[in-house]
Amino acid sequence: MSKIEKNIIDAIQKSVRGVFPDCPEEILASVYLEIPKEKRFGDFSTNVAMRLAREMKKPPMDIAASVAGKAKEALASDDAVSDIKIEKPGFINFYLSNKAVIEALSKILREGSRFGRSSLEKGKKVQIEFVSANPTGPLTVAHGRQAAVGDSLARILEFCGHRVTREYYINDEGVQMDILGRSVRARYLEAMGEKSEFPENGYKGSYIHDIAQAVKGEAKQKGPLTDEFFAEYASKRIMRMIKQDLKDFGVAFDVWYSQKKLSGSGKIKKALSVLKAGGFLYEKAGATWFRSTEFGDDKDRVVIKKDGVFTYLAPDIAYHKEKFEKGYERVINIWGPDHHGYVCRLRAACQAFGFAKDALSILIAQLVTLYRDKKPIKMSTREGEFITLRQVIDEVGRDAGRFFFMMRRTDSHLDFDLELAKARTMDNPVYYIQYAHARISSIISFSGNAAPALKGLHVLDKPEEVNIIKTLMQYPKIVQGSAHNLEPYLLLAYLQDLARLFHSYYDSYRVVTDDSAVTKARIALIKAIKTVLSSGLTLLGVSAPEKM
RNA sequence: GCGCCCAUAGCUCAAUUGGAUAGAGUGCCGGCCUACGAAGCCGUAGAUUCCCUGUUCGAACCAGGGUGGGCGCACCA
Repeated sequence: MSKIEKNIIDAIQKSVRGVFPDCPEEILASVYLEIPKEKRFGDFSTNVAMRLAREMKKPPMDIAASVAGKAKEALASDDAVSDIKIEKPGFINFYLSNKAVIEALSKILREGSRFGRSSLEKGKKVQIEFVSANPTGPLTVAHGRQAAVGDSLARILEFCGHRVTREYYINDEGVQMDILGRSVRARYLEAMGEKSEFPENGYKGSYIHDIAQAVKGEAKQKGPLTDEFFAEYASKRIMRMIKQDLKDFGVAFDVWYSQKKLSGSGKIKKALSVLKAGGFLYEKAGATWFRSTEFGDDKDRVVIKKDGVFTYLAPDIAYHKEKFEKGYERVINIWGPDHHGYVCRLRAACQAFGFAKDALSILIAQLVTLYRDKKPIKMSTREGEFITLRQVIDEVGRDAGRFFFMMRRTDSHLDFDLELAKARTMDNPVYYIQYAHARISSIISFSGNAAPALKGLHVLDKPEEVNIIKTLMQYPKIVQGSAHNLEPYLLLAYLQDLARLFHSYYDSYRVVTDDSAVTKARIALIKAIKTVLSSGLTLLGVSAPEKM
């Protein structure tokens, strides 16, 4: 919250207390400002009057009038606020003075790329786990979306002053690894001209052939060619490929966590024994169950099967217990839609351990449907028919790829039009924003790299100019909102708006003019726009080019 | 059958989490390059917010009931 907003809220609270000494504390404490959709309603608005109406048994407009009157007195000495008005149902609207706007612009210019960053004092230790694809095949577009969202959220949270660890959980043991080993072995035998039977539920993708060929190519094979050997060989090779794909997508992880190591450490048993001690486990029909219904789950869940083997849930319980024990104050998981039903039971486990309920956030990155020629592309992972993240990166590039994956709310379905993403035309929103950035660079160099004015900014008095600066002023709030809601698309939409304002302004006014005072001030203005565009694009992992 | 999610302009989505006249993009139609990048700008048209009922100063948003769609309901991972 900016200093201006703080002063306004203080003034409102003081005024309300002055008019209604017996005003309930909750209403006072929850006073907040919103930014009106329409300019004529001012720059900040409060709805206290309406909320007080019932409590005080008075018409909202009357309350607004008296509170606004007091607030005017309270803010009389504050030259940031030029006017206070009341409006229809009972809104109290505050108008920023030109002085405040100009000061805000010079602040942005002074802070440069630091503008919008939050103070480090309230930073939390955050872990964000995402992608975590099984090492049984290449990353798909679904993983691409998780990668884009996860990495951008990490960047945004860091920008807001948190200490963020990016983690990838490698599911390198269990049934799917056996199948992987058997699949590769079968392809290998085929390649050697020997008879083989491909497993019924095996991985059918062409990459399995490639791996088999690679084994064949490496003459110096050591050890017996068992399923285990093939599984190990293949998963290592696939992990290398996954890491390369992520790197090319601009995503870097701090921790690669192996489930195999977790299993070997005995932590799973330990975690279960803690649950048992808490009375959350019981035996039934030869299996061990976790009493997840106690925390709102539909039914209890098996953690140890009749045959003594852990279910998938067991290591995950231990894994999450460890996350919190490592001191993370906030744990964020990004999962695919197929894990949707799994959220409840994992939350239950975390609660059973006594971890704070809201410390764990699980985001479901919904399905991505790729479109080509306006038609959806059908995909089947099992049949090995799918478009990989690699193909998307190669086809549309990293910038468009990341951008498109974040265009919608994370938990809503996403249509990804491949042709549009790679189109270098005006309907492509990525280029629209990048173009604004490049265009500004071009103007600045056209001006002979004129130094931006730090004084004399008051000549920026056109409504469009004032509007742009006010939009720039919102940037810190937008980033914080994006972090708070864990939604990169909020930032993305904001950048689109800002780019639109710039393009429109560019068309109506010349930046470089004969009047050097005006030129300098306008250069300052577009430089500030450039700063924010570049900052925002960086948070999204999209480049901000000087030229295109 | 039980549980979760969704329904807003022709299409894809917003709407500051209960706020003011429901907004963008795209598509359609029309206009703007002999001054800073036309990858751009401006304009017209397009909505019973799926349907009832309720809650209150105020509902696209909350509650109840319908209708239509998606997903989950494993001692698989």
